[in-house]
Amino acid sequence: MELPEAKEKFIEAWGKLGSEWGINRTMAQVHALLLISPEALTTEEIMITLSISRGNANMTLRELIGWGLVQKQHKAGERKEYFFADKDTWNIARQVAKERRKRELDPVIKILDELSKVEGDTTDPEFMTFTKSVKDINKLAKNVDKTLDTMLKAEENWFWGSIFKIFK
Amino acid sequence: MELPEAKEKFIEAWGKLGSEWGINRTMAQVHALLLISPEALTTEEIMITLSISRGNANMTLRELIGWGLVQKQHKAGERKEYFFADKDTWNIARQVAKERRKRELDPVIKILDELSKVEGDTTDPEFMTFTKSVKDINKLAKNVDKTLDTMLKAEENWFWGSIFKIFK
DNA sequence: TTTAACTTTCAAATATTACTGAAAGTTTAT
DNA sequence: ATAAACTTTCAGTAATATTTGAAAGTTAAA
Repeated sequence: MELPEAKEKFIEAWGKLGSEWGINRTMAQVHALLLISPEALTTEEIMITLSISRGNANMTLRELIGWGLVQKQHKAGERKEYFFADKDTWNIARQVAKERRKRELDPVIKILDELSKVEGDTTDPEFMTFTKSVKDINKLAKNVDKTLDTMLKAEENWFWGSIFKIFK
Repeated sequence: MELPEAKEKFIEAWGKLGSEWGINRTMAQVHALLLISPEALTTEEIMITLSISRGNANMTLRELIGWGLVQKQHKAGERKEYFFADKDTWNIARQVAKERRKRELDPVIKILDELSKVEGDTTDPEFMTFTKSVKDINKLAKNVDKTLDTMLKAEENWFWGSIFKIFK
């Protein structure tokens, strides 16, 4: 397999993986493209390479910046904005975990906390099954939350720090 | 908040979380409904409670069974099939991790392995950035894969076993 | 073997999500 | 102040994913 074909496959695979995990395909593809680019790219270059519109490229790049996965770069004497991706896989994983925790896990925990408070007839199986499940899931969610929090600060923690060195 | 309202909210929240993570909303909702049901339910009951069609209910239930999250139950002297969900959160998490690894992580690792083999000019920054990124991601993916594998067998392993007791 | 209860299938309809592109907005150089 | 270079917005369009429902298929009792 030659490099150009390999690049395409990589972008495609990353896009597919993203879409299976609730990240919009194009966003994942732009990210993939930047991951394998030695130089920062312009909106123009991204548009052309991926055959996407200006609007799409722009929105996607802004979102990637919002996720902390991509940064702008300004070249001296140029008006154009250049974009590049952090290439440290560990940082990428951390960023994604951080954002998704904030956007999705935290709101669910808030609801589960509410639902844990519901009171009812403790002899009613309907009620008992409900509270049991809600409380169990709440507990799991909170443990995941706490663990993520620790992981995200792993560098400061001897225990997780040493576990996650394995991943790097 | 009263129980019926709480149930609705739970089903809604679970459905939303599912869809944010690439699991079809209805599937997550049916799962939620079964999670909070003390008794196994029929297709009919599920259809009515969630206002979904027979076809949808049937497909969704089969998929949930495929994920190992739901099981059929046959009641003596009845033709109807009843469905119930495993309510152990740890099992649920394990099943989901297991399925997604098989369906999504494994195929990506296969592609990354292919792409790691691509050869090229080691003085070409395009090539070098490509292989570096692919190899880094491949390494991370494989570590995640290995860790999941170990986790899924956690019960047999003193180290992870003791870590994951915390989650229960 | 017939029938009725029940389950499964799948083409078409609907709903959801993503994308386009032209126009409006912004910034910087002259 | 003007113009050129560039970025952002968003209404309309397109693509994708999900759902419906009626027909076909299956099973078990009589």
